[in-house]
Amino acid sequence: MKKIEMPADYYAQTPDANVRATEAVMNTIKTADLIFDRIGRLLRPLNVSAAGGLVLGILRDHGATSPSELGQRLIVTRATVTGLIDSLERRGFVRRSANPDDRRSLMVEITPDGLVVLQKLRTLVHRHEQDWMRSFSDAELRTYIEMHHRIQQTVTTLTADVD
Amino acid sequence: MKKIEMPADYYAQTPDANVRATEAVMNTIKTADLIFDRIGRLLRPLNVSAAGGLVLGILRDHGATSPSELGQRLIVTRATVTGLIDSLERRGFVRRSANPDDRRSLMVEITPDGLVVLQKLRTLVHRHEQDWMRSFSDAELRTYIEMHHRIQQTVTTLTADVD
DNA sequence: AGCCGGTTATTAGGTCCCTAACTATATAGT
DNA sequence: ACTATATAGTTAGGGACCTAATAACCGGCT
Repeated sequence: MKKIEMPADYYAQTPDANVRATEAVMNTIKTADLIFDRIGRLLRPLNVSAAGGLVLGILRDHGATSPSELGQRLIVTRATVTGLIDSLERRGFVRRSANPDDRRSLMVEITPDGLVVLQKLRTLVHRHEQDWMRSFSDAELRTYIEMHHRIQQTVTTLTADVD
Repeated sequence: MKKIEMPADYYAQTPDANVRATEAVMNTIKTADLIFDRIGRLLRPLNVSAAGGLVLGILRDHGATSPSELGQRLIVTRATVTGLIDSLERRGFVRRSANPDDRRSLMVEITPDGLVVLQKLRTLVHRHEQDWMRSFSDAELRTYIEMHHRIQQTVTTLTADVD
């Protein structure tokens, strides 16, 4: 694995950079990329995308949900949710139905087929997650997770306006 | 980069999961996604995508580079690199030229216009990186970076076959 | 009752990324 | 030298994501 490194003259070009902050950010993105890629490969045989799997999980864990709420939970736009639901509905994993209380809105439900695929998907992914993190002690995992919470908190607080 | 969020009761029906490994993985992706989104917003006024900015950075720091090598550094396929280079070339930020040693291969170079935009881009992004990581001490940053190196190492070793 | 700002879902058009298949070139084995 | 295999880049087609615009609907205010 090629680690991300700063070139020797980095400071010359960007004297205001904090090299370690930059490396932290770059490595976060690189690690996430790597893992996301592996999850995608695991899920392809199940005929479901990573995003689709998350939708199924939300529907199973929280029951019928509107596209708007799905968007908020996934942190994607409603337009993206429309596409995801289209795709899952085509495969028969979810179902749209009207919301009698608000005619602008829909409710999306998971189907029996969706439940089957979700169960397979979670079993598969969880097994690999444990492998990927196996060099971490439980205490390190806790620290690592807490650090991410701290970054997420900082980033969202700093840019509360854009959300 | 896709958008992912961890539902609060994700494990309600998957008791076999190692909750902490799962949370570590999901939070890595969520943090990266959050940061990637913010970088994208910063860069839009400069008429460059986040991926395009990474390409420009590699070209400046390592000199002329083949599309294949760019793909390895960015962890994307050669086909994706073709599209990125097309897009950057249209804007005049990079240039393709032949490789005399291997006629299958190309070299991609950054142009003076590309250097200008890269300079602006890095100044902008580095300022924000420091803000995003400001709750971390220098020692914590070092730990955080080392942890990412360890995960990258584990994941690539476990799946050396797929690369 | 009627208007109007806010919300719901969708569509259109664009970017980034993927896989699979293709062409051209390089290299290794016989 | 010849053939088989591998590699470089591109193309074609598809998925997930975005923004902006649209149509339908909700609720509050006059």
